[in-house]
Amino acid sequence: MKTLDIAEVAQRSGLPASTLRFYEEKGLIRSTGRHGLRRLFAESVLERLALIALGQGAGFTLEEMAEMFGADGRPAIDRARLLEQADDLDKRIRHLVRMRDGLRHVAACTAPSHLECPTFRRLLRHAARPPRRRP
Amino acid sequence: MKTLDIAEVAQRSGLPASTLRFYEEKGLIRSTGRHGLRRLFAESVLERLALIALGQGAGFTLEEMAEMFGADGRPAIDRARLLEQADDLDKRIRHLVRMRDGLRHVAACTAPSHLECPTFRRLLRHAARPPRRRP
DNA sequence: CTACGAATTCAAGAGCACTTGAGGTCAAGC
DNA sequence: GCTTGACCTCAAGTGCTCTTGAATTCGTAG
Repeated sequence: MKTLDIAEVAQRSGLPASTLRFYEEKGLIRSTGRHGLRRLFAESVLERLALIALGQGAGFTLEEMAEMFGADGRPAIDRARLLEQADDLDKRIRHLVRMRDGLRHVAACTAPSHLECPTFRRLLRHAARPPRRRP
Repeated sequence: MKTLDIAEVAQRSGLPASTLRFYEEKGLIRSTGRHGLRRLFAESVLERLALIALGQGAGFTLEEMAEMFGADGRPAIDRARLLEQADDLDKRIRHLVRMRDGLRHVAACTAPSHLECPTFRRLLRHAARPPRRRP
């Protein structure tokens, strides 16, 4: 099986080598061996990295992801957890959509001050603070 | 004009007093005076706080917002900047939608391993890492 | 065989958004 | 008047995700 050195993984994933080392330390990825000092990675690490990016976007912390594809190897993802997270994403999406529309309106609005624009004021009432990163 | 003490602002905004003090220090809000030691706030601070929450959700940092409604008083929001940010939001929304759909699919998918599911693999290819919090 | 440059380790630092703790003060209620 | 408790200040700490720097090792080209 083809192995990649860290520079190649970095180049193909777009992540700096320091991040890759950091991820390995956190247990998010694994190198398959060494050539001298140098880490060797299986090509599949690229998929793993894509998965991590996906998870990050979905709001998982690195630690949570480390647990998910934890001790074993293949990601043992809890389906209920995924659905929960999908619902969460739905909320975030709706929130962002309101904000985007709000921003566009405000940019176009001719009211003397944003605070005097009724649309803007309505927007503000809906502007709940963004979901804190899991407290 | 009615003034609020920090506890009331905290209660009505849902933010802890420590955060309000922190925001004041950052120049995001202002107290109108003191009663002894205690800060007094105009009711309008609640609108400002909603605006801040909005901005956070839209991806502005606290510092950027402090600049926006900077020295002066009323928010001097740059309309071009808003549109730019709205476009950015659009991207983020599309990204999140893909991820949400992906999560739902994976949760329902019966492929032996997620990595063997073609839909999942397609998803991974689209899972760019989430836009870094303005570097 | 030597020199170069890329990779390694480990510790520390960075940026953001807050929170916490220690120690002090003051308005209000009794 | 005195206690109480909310509020104050200031410094430091937290959590997350990385990045940076110094000192070192090693494979490869020449």
